[in-house]
Amino acid sequence: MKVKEVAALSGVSVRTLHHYDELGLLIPAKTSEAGYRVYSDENLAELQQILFYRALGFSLKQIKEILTNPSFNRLEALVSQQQMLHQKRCQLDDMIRTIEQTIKEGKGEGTMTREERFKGFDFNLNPYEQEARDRWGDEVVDETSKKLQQFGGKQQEKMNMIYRRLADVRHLQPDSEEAQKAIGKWFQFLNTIGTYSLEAFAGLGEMYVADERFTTNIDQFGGGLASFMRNAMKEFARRNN
Amino acid sequence: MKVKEVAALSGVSVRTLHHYDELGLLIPAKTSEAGYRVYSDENLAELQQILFYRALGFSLKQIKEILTNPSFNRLEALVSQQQMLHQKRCQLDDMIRTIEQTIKEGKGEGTMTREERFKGFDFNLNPYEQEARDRWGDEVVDETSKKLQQFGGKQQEKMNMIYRRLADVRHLQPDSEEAQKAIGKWFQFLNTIGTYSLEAFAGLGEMYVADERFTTNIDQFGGGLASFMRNAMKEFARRNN
DNA sequence: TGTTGACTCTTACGTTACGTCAGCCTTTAC
DNA sequence: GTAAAGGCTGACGTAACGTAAGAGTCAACA
Repeated sequence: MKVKEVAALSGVSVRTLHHYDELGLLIPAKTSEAGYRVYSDENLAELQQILFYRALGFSLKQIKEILTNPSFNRLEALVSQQQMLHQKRCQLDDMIRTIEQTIKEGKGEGTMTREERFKGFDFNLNPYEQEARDRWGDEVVDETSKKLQQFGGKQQEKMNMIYRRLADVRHLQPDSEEAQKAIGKWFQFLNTIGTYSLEAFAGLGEMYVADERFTTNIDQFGGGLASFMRNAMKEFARRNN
Repeated sequence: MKVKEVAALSGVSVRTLHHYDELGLLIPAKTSEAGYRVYSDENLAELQQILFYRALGFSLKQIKEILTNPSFNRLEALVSQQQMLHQKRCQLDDMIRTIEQTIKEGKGEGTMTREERFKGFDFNLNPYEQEARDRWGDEVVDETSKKLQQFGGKQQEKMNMIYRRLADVRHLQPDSEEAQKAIGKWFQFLNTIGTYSLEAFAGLGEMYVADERFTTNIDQFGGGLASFMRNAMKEFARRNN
């Protein structure tokens, strides 16, 4: 199969296939005398995988790592892929609902308050209300939201400061004194706006790397921060238990 | 307020504020003697708006039009954006089913055909789809709603039975005999309450995923059913044409 | 009053995932 | 044999910023 055929079958452009070849992400099984790319059936399966992860928002670089990793288990991957798809779907549903709300309110021209407008979208104020709700119950989250709203900008600034400090030390070992001190501030901060057990704290850390939204949001302060925080939070929970 | 402060408050980076200034998307109310950007409270409100639309997936160019052009129809933009999101969700549903199928078939990777592999991954909008939506959308919806309201409990029950049967087979390929037989019943049923051309039938299928009222209603019988029906109806129309 | 450190500015190149020509070579069909 | 269709390699364009570099500004502290 040559480029055009693969393109038509998979729905991607010929340019995209060229691109993936350049990146070494999908190298055609053969090359004809004239230099034409010739794809095999196995290539097609690879492409399918690539498109899976692409649709989930992974970068091509990440996809390459995932797929070339020898410990990559296909069946296992499929199951986790499905979970991720469901998450994505929930996100989309949120967005759709918010637009619907906006359209409804839009007839009344700006009757939405600032908080309402950002419900489900402000990843900084209380980014993951829904997840938190699932994990720790409505009471805790409501408390948290309330308190965050009460203090507003000041809390936000404080939060950002802590993030920045963490970003500064993110290249140290997560169990170093420096790192543990910084992550301790985070624990303290969270407990000023709600009550977090060490267990919940560690669980939250897991989410920082499990949920793409957490990761990207946190990593804004520095690449790899989310992952670092997860490790540091786990260690913090272990130590202080 | 200067850049840093606004950045901390809103959660965006300083560079982003610079960028928005360059684009003319968010121009600070004042500029100090030294050339510092000074943002007003109103600027903050604007920024909120910008971030809101950004979170909905609009491009900065679109956002600028929406916010600066008073004659621009926001409602229209929101609706079309919502349709886009619905389509995305529909694709996700397809992918979820494809994965389910793949997992079920276990190691039997070879049992999937080439076309099956890529079901749900077609990111190219079929121009015919849009045409169908435009041509049949409103008309079909209005007609259907009217007639659905007219008939009573017995037909309602019959309808539900068909839905349940469809839900049972929704994990099969939409072009399988089983699925086509079930969707055929649906076509028959619809024609007991009105006259539907194959074209209108396919158009109605599009509405199942484009209009959330349809989607949520149908999906009550099983997640992803609306999306499945859309595909099956499309295939049915193709076959019997 | 000088100096330091935190902030700010502009300029400009880097990044991601391709789109879109341009110029030229192969293959296929009539 | 010739033209259409398809393929190849550059190479520049794009969106939405990230990331320095080099330099000016502001507030506070000595």
